[in-house]
Amino acid sequence: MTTNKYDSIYQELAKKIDQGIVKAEDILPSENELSLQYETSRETVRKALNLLAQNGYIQKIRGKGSVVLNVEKMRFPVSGLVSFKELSKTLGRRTCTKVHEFGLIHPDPYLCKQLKAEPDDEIWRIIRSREINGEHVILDKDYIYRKCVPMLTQEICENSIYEYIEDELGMKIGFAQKEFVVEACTDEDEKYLDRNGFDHIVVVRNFVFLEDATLFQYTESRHRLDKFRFVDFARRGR
Amino acid sequence: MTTNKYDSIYQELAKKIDQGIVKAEDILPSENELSLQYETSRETVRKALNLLAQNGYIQKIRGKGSVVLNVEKMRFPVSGLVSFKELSKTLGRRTCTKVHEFGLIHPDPYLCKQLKAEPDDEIWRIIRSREINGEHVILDKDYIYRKCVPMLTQEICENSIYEYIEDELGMKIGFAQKEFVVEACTDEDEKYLDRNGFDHIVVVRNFVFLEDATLFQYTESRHRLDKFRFVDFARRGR
DNA sequence: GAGTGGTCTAGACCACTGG
DNA sequence: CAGTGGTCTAGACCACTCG
Repeated sequence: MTTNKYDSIYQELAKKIDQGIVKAEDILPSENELSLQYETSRETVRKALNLLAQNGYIQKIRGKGSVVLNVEKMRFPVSGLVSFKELSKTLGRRTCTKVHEFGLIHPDPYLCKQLKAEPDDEIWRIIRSREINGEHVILDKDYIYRKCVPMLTQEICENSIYEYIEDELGMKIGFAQKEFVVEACTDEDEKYLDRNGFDHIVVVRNFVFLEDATLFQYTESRHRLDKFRFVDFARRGR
Repeated sequence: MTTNKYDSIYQELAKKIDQGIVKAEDILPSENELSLQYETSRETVRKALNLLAQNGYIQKIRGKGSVVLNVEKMRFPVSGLVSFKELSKTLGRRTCTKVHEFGLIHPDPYLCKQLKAEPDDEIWRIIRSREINGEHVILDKDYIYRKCVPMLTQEICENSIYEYIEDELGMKIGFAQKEFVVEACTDEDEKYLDRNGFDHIVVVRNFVFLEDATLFQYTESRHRLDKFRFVDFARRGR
């Protein structure tokens, strides 16, 4: 699959846990045993196990072993860098994306600050609403550096921008910083969303960086109160 | 400080970045150089650098080096397993905790489900409100297994339960799972909080596990909409 | 080409849990 | 006590960036 030995071990074990071949409370084979099974060194096995631990699959307990966690909910893939398309797959609901505005702009002062951009930079601006079970409950406002993504079409935006960037352009997302707050609804929310009487909205501000640490996108994702849910898995000192 | 070599290297470098001795965009000494400086192996240095990367201090770029991230905001220590006491330290505002209810109970059906407890288990129940700048804006409802924490006093709850558990009892928190949603205010919110007209509230449900993977606490933290903020730093594939 | 980080190895010693 | 995971070492080869 992948070219990494530790990553393929991780994938394989994760799959076994996902499929219930190994169950919660079970104890994985010891690191020594696994290094024999996979014909690799113990350190390589440990990298795979650490990945499993970081992703909430197991808890390593000294002197005992690696316990599989009972995690139907635990590994809800909403945390971290998940795109709407991946998300809707997990939700398994009828979802649909509508592109309302699409084009190139020069950033206003607010956007200059958010994107650390210059006033004459070219920025893609995309306004989309997300429909879940027939209701428009999420408004996404995306701003992307043109110097990072030279071309973009309305069709790509209707599908998945991330898929295009990662699969087509071969760029790699490095990390992201999200901020969650609740704010009063704006006229824009009013215009594009089914407000359903709510006068506040959950705002997720997302700064996305590439592997070489350049900021390439700022997104404001506005969720209707009753449709917002976020799950986070955290380890001490991660 | 700590007994770990890689952890003390991590602490030292993190401190240098926090204090601005190394600035954003700077490149750290290479892994080979650091292993000479600290008289250790390269793998040990790499563990320290990976910790820095996971915590948003640096981005490692192959062929170039470890770039220090510009992260006044990036490392906002709200993500993950942070207690209110640690939080208020960072916020630097006038904060105060008031204990409204405190005692031992047997769990009702809802709590049995959340804590995976039996009806005759003994559970500590603590209801506290958090005051920030003179307003009660957070309501914390804590439920803790007595079999994990045999003794607890009102004084401890006024200070910090985590501090007591970790420092006094020497127990170690392993991991936690949080869920964020927005719900309608309850009578309890009404009773203990300064609602300020808001009829909805941000609810953070938190399941805390010890190092040996036992669930020992369930907390419901209810934040007034306008005072809620959450920051998350995420890396691809964590 | 020299230097960087990414992967991998085959050892070693330690601290901890269990019977 | 034997077995577990946690730390650490001193090498090796690779893919990548930059001048």
